[in-house]
Amino acid sequence: MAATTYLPASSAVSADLDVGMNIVGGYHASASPRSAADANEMKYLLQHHHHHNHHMASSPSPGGHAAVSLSTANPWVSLQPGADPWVASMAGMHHHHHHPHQDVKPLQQDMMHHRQQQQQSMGSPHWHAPVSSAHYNPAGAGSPLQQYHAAMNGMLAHHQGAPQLHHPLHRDMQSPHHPQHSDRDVSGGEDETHTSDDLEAFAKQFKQRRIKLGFTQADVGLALGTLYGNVFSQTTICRFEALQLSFKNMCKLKPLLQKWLEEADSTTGSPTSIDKIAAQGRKRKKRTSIEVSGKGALEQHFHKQAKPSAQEISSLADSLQLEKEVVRVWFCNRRQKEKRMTPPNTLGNEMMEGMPPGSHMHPGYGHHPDMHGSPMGQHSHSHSPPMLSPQGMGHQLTAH
DNA sequence: ATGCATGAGCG
DNA sequence: GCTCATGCATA
Repeated sequence: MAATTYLPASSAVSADLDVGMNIVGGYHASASPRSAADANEMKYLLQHHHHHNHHMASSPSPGGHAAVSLSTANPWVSLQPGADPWVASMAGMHHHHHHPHQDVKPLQQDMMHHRQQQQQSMGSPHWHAPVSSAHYNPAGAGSPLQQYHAAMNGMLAHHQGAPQLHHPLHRDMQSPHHPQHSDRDVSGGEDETHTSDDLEAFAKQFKQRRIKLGFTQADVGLALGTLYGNVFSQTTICRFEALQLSFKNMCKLKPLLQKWLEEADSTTGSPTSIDKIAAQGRKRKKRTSIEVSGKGALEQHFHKQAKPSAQEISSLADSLQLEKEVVRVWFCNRRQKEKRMTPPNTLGNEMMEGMPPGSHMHPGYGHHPDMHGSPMGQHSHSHSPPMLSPQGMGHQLTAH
């Protein structure tokens, strides 16, 4: 049965342990998937004063020596469980009231106010509220950076007010067919006007160097937050490297990652102390595991109707014994995937094995499922994202 | 690495 | 309600 269960935050611990022990192929970052995750907790649970634009000249260092010079007073250590706005929110089930707040930067410390209520279109969710969650640091595995700071966690660089998001996106040319770039090398590309080609190359190099330096995707995500104020999760870094983000999104992230990369490989001395404090306990609806049969049915319907009406969703959900929301979300995610689908598999998508520069192959899926007068919100361009996916990660261990 | 989920912003 | 950016939890 497609069980929609709810998990206590504490169960995450066991999951972590589980994950942190196996997985040996291609991705050695399995030891610290929590670092980023935990760090993110703060955005929901705490707040702190402003600090002027002052960025620590700290840089990550795998085998780094101690050069700790970050603030030691963090408000999080004194945070007590139970003070979670979410918990309070659902315990009392008070009605919400928040004004539409224009905020394009989800992360960072702008959580001066918590407007967390999951009651929007859901009928009546009721995942419980765990109020305790003791995280411990299984240091001794993972990136060198993680080990190093495991013992002295609890220091976060206080940065704030840094205007870090400058992505005007003043170009709408990303035709993979003719990247009319005069002369720019992908290594030192500081230009903000890149093509999918640039992004692809950058992502590739980024990944290689990142690994070479001994950092995990999670490390990078944290470092970005510590250095520039934008915290990202392992997931995002992963998707960036795999070119699984929208063109626009890639463009936005590239500068940050590029800066980190420069810092990271040029500075081999001062470590960036990034670590997290134990999460206080989050309660998110547990990932619903849709069984294969269910997925099959959904896939089938998706091909017939990618955008089913509420009514269709209802009946579909009913026949599959799934919540309506689950089905709705499934379709949303499916559509998103379809859009950025960078051929995850090695299907009949042959790469250019020796293509002369200038030649390009376009995504094998040169079709846009929904291109009917829909309000294409933020897309500057009017066609599918030219994201490619050579994914030739043939230098590291082959993962499953 | 990826599946399901949350939330902002937009009609 | 949808899209889009993003991430927790999980395989």
